[in-house]
Amino acid sequence: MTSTPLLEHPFDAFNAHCPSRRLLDAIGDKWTSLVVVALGVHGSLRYTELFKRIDGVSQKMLTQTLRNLERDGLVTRTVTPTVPVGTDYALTPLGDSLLGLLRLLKEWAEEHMGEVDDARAAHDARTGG
Amino acid sequence: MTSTPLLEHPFDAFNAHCPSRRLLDAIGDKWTSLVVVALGVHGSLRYTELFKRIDGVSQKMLTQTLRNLERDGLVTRTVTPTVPVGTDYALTPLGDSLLGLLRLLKEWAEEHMGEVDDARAAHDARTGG
DNA sequence: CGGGATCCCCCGCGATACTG
DNA sequence: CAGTATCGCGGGGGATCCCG
Repeated sequence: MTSTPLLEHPFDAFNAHCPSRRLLDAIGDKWTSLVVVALGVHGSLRYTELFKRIDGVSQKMLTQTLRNLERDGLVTRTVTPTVPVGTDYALTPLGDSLLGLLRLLKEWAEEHMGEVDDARAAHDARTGG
Repeated sequence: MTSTPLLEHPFDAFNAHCPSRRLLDAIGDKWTSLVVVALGVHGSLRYTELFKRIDGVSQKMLTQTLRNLERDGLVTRTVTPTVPVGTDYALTPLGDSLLGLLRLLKEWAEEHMGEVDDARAAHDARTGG
């Protein structure tokens, strides 16, 4: 009772075996952020629409990413039993709570790309030249 | 001039060949966020200190992560030529501009771990049981 | 259309040993 | 102390085929 503040949650991603480490990994996954941001922009998307928008993803990885997101409660999967089948994906409130962060992350990467390129050029000039 | 807003930067991570895609990948890297957040918390850290704080990382991956961050201009590497050698790592202003986001991401993972666990349990009960 | 199943290759990554 | 070099494997992930 000497040093346990009540408001502190018990998770710490610095600890290898903390579940939040796995969650952090999942978020950082190559395709996760793009899928979430895409769904955030368009509200709800068909499988094929996602596939077209996220350039370079394979069907396997898109499906796998969506399954993980669904399992973690970040996206919903709604199947419309028409012929042929239609499937819509959308963010849950939980997924929506993450959207802002991932969108900022994507925007940060795009905004600071120039500075990073400069740093790389300077570093490569120092090292390789 | 019909559809080229001046304020829009030319990068788009949805495009597979856009450099910002690679940057986004780098940020999402398994160890990057933890390294940046650790440096943000402590200001400046020795290699060994980082190694101890980031549980589960191997020497190889820590070094590799630090080299990439240095190359991208996000961290500085300062060698003190004592015997034995001492090396300090710290965030650059650019790295510092990313720190807030990554810290929020880590905190999001820790705060919402419970909800994600619930979603997983519910999903697994539906699927597996 | 929206996937699941399978095959297979590549390389990310850990473990270990060595160096300035 | 702060790395580099090398080896070896496990699985991530693409390609392909098939199915409801």
